[in-house]
Amino acid sequence: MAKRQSTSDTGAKHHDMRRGARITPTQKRSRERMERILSVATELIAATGSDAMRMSEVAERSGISIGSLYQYFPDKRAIIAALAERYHETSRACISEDLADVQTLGQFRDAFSALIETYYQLFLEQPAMRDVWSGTQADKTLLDIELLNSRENGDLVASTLAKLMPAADEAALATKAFLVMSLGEATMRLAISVTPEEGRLIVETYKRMALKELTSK
Amino acid sequence: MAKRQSTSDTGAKHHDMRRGARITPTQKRSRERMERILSVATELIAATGSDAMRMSEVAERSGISIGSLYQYFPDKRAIIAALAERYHETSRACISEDLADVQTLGQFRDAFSALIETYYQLFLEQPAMRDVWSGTQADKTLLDIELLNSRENGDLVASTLAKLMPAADEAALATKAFLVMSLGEATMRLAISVTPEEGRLIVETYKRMALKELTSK
DNA sequence: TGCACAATGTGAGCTTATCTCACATTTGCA
DNA sequence: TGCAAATGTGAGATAAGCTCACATTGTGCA
Repeated sequence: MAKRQSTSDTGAKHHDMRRGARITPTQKRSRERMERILSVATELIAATGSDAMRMSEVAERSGISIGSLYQYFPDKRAIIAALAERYHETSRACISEDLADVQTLGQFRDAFSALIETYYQLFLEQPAMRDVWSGTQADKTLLDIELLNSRENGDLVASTLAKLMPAADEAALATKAFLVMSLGEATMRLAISVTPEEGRLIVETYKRMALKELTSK
Repeated sequence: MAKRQSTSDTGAKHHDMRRGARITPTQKRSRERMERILSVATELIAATGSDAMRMSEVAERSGISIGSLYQYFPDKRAIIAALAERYHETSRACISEDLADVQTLGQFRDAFSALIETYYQLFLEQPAMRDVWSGTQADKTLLDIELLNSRENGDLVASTLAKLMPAADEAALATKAFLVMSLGEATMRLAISVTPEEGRLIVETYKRMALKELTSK
């Protein structure tokens, strides 16, 4: 994960080479290969962690050469980043969907609860989420992206709540929601690291705590 | 960080060689060298992250050879682990001290608030804490230690609270405290990653939220 | 003091990972 | 069909963690 740091700052531009020629069938095959790479990477990361994922094994299991792999992703971090991005899109979609039709505070409580539940299931079903995340923690750039994601998630919640609580201070609400959503992720990681029974309790405790804070004053 | 995983499972036994001969002066020098190594490692990790910390540079800056370095620590993870352990001891001491003379719920609130404040200052002053922590996240063993630490911290809080709230369910209290202390660390990491102003707000929000949950029912 | 032996220190070099690049192959189009 | 352009290939360059055979230093005893 550490090698070639000195030269990889120029790597971003290569990333644009990942799509094929301007012709459709090529583009399609290119997309399929990328999917395959990400899917293989997910498997390997889930099995052994992102550190132990070997680029050579990703290439081999994807049925391509190392050289090809590096045309799809400029470096190892880019694969981690792509997976993190994908997980973030999933989580954002969950949040948007669950909050879509909220009209009252009571509905918000139910929606938030459902949202956390969905998220918890997602973590339980996709153990790689945790390992991808831990892969992002060692890298300043990826860390910033994670931070931005939490902020986006917080904003979704805050903007929904702002309509329901016109009297509330919007800035304070934004901070609250940012913190609550950040801690939501931390809670999920904690919950899947302990026994299912304790995990359940932790998630319930978090829900209560978060809702109390979000809907107070 | 990833290399030699296949052979490093036998590394633990070497760790016992870190103390010098059975003679005092030798032991002392050995201890001093170890301190120097950890101090140098802290510097390097604070500057560039644990991934970018090079064992060769740790050795060089500590004024010893690579071979010697590997007699004090069996592998790179062991240095991270030692630093993590040290930070944990510090945090546990803070918690114990601040909770020592608590007799009423009101005092608990003040003590908890002070404790979080101390902890926040610690994070602000020691940026390496964050990077050491991120270094632990990629390794299952170190992760388990982190989990245990949070549990210990939670137990300290829970046992203090149990005396003040005899009616409370102790098991539920333990879970609450475990979660709250885990999220406390997550909050600190978040707080030091944003502007000081927002960090301040986040810490205050966390304190309110945590106290509300801990002292409820 | 001088000697045997244990403890500790050393760094060249082994292993294995990421990533590159010169070349081969395939594809898209006239 | 032929020829660019795009894509694929894998041997090898580079570099990091770690080892091990040997050198140096320190300790206890005659």
